[in-house]
Amino acid sequence: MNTQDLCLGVLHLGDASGYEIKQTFERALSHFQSPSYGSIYPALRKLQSAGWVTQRIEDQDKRPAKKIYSLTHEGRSRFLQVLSQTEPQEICKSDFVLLAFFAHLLSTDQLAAIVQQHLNTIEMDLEKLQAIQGREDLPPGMRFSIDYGIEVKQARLKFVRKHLSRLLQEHQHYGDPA
Amino acid sequence: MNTQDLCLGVLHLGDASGYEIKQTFERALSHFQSPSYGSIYPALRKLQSAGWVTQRIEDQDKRPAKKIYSLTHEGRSRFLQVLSQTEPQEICKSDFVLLAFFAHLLSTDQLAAIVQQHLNTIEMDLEKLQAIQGREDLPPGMRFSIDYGIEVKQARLKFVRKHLSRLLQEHQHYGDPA
DNA sequence: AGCATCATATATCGATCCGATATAGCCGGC
DNA sequence: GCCGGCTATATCGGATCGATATATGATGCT
Repeated sequence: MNTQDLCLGVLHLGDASGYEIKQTFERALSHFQSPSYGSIYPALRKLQSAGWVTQRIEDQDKRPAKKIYSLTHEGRSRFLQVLSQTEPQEICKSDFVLLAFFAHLLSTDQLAAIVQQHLNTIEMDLEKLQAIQGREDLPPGMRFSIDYGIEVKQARLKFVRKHLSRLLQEHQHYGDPA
Repeated sequence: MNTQDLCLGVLHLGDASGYEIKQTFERALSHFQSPSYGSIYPALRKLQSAGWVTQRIEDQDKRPAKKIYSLTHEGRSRFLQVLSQTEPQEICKSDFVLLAFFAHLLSTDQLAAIVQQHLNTIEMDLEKLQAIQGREDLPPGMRFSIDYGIEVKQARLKFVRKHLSRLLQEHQHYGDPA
């Protein structure tokens, strides 16, 4: 799904500024979607000229003014329509797996450092997800999507931890990097 | 990692044409990287003008001629250098999780169809990975990267299957879509 | 006190990448 | 006999990322 429609989705949860939309992605949705400012701000402008959102400006004390966007009726039905036509596709880009794939070109120390860094990253992501897992009032689908993210990340952790020592051992004996 | 350097990586495994590079990604590496022709062909041209690859043309009977690329010494060391500076980052974009997140806006039938389609997709990806898992002669890192992909996909399958009926049940009782 | 860094909030811009499209001949199936 | 799929090239528009810019306040470190 493109950034425009993703923004419609977040606005479906409540009015928000571009900055707050980004925050929502970072905090709760980053394990499956995370568009940048460079696509969010132009998207909001296009949504406005398409009539799917309206803008109001909210001045703040000692802060830059917010431009808060709200869904229109058309925007709401547009999102429902897009959602019902969206295919459940998943795309992963992992430089970690890439590094593992070419590990024979690295030293064992480098490989060990990479794996360790990866473990740390997953652990941090996991904590972020577990922090929002506690909420009681979520629809079953939202709960499922968070639990899904946690489960998959835990599977990664478990697999890496289980095979780490064997990987490093075999790597050492396979031959030093050219 | 960008497409240029990814191509260097594949060429590190052996000479190949642009088409064959794409095939390699589709067959063995699609679970973590899968650049398109639209970035591969321009990348190969840039690699050539940078002196990191050389091109030779191989005519074929009743087929378009191949442009086969080979790594130069500079290309080889360039890849080693890039590899040792690459961070083990992972980025996922999942429209499946997105659909789950907004499932309260869909009917239970729609949700059931989406989950089923997702299961089918994972099963097919899994078969593709398991087909190359059998090879005996792979370096430990390559084996690890394939096993990692399989394990994570199996974790997805397991989780979805386990929670499917409960999700649909709760979804039904949560309220019909607006 | 002074300085750096982070958070809030906007926005743009170049580089990159995807997805669709075009071309073209062969092969296999219905 | 034709339609779709495979081999093989390539381009182009649009979408997206990542870095950068601007401005101010709060926080924290030395």
